[in-house]
Amino acid sequence: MRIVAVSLSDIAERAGVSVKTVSGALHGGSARMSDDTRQKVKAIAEELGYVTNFAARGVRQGWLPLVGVVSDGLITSPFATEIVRGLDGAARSAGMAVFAVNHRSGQSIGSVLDEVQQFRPRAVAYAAMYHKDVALPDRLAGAVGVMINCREAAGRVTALVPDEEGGAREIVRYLLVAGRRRIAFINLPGILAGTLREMGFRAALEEGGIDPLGVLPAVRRSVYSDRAPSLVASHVEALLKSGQRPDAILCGNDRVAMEVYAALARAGLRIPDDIAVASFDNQVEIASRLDPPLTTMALPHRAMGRLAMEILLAEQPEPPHLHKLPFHLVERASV
Amino acid sequence: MRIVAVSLSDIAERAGVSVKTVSGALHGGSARMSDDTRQKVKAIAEELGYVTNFAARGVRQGWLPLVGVVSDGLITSPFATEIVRGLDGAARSAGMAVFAVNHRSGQSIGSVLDEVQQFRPRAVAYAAMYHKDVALPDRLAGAVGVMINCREAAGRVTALVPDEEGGAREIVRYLLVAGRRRIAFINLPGILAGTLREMGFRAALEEGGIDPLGVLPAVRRSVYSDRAPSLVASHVEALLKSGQRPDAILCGNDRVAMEVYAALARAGLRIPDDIAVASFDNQVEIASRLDPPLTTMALPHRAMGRLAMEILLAEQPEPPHLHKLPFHLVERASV
DNA sequence: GACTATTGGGTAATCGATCACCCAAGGAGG
DNA sequence: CCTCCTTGGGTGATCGATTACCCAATAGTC
Repeated sequence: MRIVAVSLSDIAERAGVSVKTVSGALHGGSARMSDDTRQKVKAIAEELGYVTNFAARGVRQGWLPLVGVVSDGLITSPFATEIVRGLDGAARSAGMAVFAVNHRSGQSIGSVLDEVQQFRPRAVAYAAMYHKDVALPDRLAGAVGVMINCREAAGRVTALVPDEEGGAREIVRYLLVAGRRRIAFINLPGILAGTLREMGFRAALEEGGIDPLGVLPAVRRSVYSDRAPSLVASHVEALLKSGQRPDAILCGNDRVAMEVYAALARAGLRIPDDIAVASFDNQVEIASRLDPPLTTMALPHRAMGRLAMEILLAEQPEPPHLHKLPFHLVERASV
Repeated sequence: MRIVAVSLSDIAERAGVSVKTVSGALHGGSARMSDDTRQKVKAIAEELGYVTNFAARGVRQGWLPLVGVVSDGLITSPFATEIVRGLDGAARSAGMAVFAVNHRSGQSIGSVLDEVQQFRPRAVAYAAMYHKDVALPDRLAGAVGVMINCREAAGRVTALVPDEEGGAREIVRYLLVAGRRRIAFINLPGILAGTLREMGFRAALEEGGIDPLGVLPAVRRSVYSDRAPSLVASHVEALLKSGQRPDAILCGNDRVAMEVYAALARAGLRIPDDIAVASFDNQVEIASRLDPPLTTMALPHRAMGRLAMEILLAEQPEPPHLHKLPFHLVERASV
C-alpha cells in the first residue's frame, strides 16, 4: 500500500559518502563536488527510488512548496476550474503546487485559513465563485496575498476581478458594429457582476446614441441563484410581442442564452438572421453545443489565476491594488 | 504578507513550561497533566495565534495528513468535481486534506506520482475523467491505493467504477414502464461507458421482448471528443422520417440530449407528449435548465469519492477488487 | 620548497513536533 | 516510618533535509 520511504542517509550509506554530499548532489546545483561523485549518488538515488521529503525540507525552510487557495466552493464549480488551471500552470513553473481547500458554508473564513496554514504554504489566495466583495477579518487580511474574482471589502488586499463594465461595453459595441440597434439585456439581478455589466451596457449604447430596449432580470429573486425560477421565457415572449421587437438579446450568462434560444425557437425566429443572441461566460459545454453556436464574452478566469500566482510569488510585494482583467470575445455564429 | 510562525517553544517560554507539555496540552488528549496547565497553555496558544506545523509533525510521523489524488485532468473537468466532493467530505471527517494533482498530457504517470510522493501523503488515489482502463507501471501499482472511475488494466488495484450496464438497464426499464416501445439510443461511440451501456440497453429491451430501434453514434469519430462534429441532428431527422418513428430517445449524455431537444423543436414535436428523451450524466447546469427539464441517470461520482476515501483510510487493506456503483435516476419531466 | 587558493567532502547544529524515558512530590498501605 | 504507586511534568533523542563551518589534499605562485 505504501512505498517504503528512502531517505538521504540510505543513499549516503550505500554510496559511502555523507548525507550532506548526497543532499548537495541531488539538490544543490552549486555544491562543490566532483562530477563523478554526483553521478554516482544520482544513480544510487534513482536505483533506490528516492523521492524528496518535502516535510523534512519544510521544517528547515519554514514553508512547504505549496500555494494555498481558499475558495467558497471553487473546486466544486465548473465555472472556475479555469482559475485553478491558471494558478496551476504558473505554480508549476515555479516549482510550487496548488493546494485547494474549499470554504464550506457554516465555516468561518478564519478556520479555513488556519487549516491551510497548518501546511505552512508559501502564500495563500482567496478565490470566489462569483464576483463579489468579501469581508476579511483584520487578523486575516495580512495572511491572504491576493483575492481572485472578488475584492476585499476594505481594499487591504490586492484583488483580481473581471472588468465587467468593459466587457459589457465591448459586446454591445460588437452588436452595434453588426448593425443591431434594438438591444435588450436579460441580466442577472442582485449580483455585482450584473450591476457593473448594466453600467457598461448603458454606457456603450449611450455612446452610440441609442436607447436600451430594456434591462430585464433573468430570475425573480433579487439574489441570483441557479434554483430561482426563471423569467427568461416570459421576457422573450413579451419582447417579441412588443411594438419594438428587438434585433439582439444580450444574456447574463450562457444558461440564460440557452433559454432564450428555446424561446426564440418556439416563436419560429432564426438566430442570427431574425435576432442576434450574445452572452457572458463562455461555458463551453453549452456555448459551443447550441445551434447556432453562441457568441459570448469569456471571463478572464485563467488570466486571473495566472496573474494571481505571479503576484503571490513575486519577490517584492506590491501595495494593495485592484486589477480589472479584460473579457475576451468568443465569436461564434449567433450574431 | 506572511504570518510570523509561532512555534510550540514560543508558547512554552511564555507559559513557563516545557515544549512537551505544550504539545501534550494542545494535541495529546491522553497526556497526563493538570487541567489548570492545559487551560493555561491553550489560552496562550490562542492568544499567540498558534497554528500546528504539519511539516514538523510530518517529519516525525513519516507522512502528512494528505490524501493525494492524481487525475487525468479531473480538477479542470466540471464532470468530476463531484468525485472531489465525495473525497473531501470523507477526508475531512478523518482529519485529512485532499491534495489534487492533475496529470497533464505528455507527462508520465510515474512522474506525477513522484510529485505527489514528495509530500508524503497518507494514501494516493488515481481518478479518471471518464470511465476507462489505465495501465499502471509495475513499480507504481503498489503506490496507488484505489482507482476512481477507471480500472487498473491488470486488476492489481481496487477500482471504483459506475455500473454502466446496470444504469442503462434501469433507464430503459423506466422508459418501458412509461409505456415507450420504440426506443432509439444515440450513444457515445468508442468509449468504454458507451460499450457497456449499449449492452445494458440491449439486455433490458430483450428482457421486455422488444427490438431496439437503433443504436447510433453521437459523433463521427470512433474516439469520442467534445470537438468531434456532431451527428445528432441528422440522426434525429432520419429517425423521424423513418417508418418507425421513435417514441423515446435515449442519449449518451446531457449535451447530446440538448441537441436532440433542439432537433425535436425544429420538427415541431413536443417532449414528452410526442416523444420522450432521457440521458446519462445529470450535468445539472444543462439538465435542469432544459425545457422540459431532463430525466437523466446521475453518475455515482460522489459515492465513488466517498467510498474511495473509506478504502484508502481503512485500517486493514482489502485485496484488489472491482466495485461497480449504481447510477441514480433523476426524474424530471422529459419522460 | 614554503605558502596560499581551490576543491572535495565531512561534522554538527538546526528547524518544530513528538515520544520514550526519567524524576520528584505526595498520598496510600503495611 | 518505609515502600509503592500515581500524578505532573521535564530531558534528550529522533525524524529527514539543509547549512554554516571546518579540515585535508591538491594545484598554483613566487
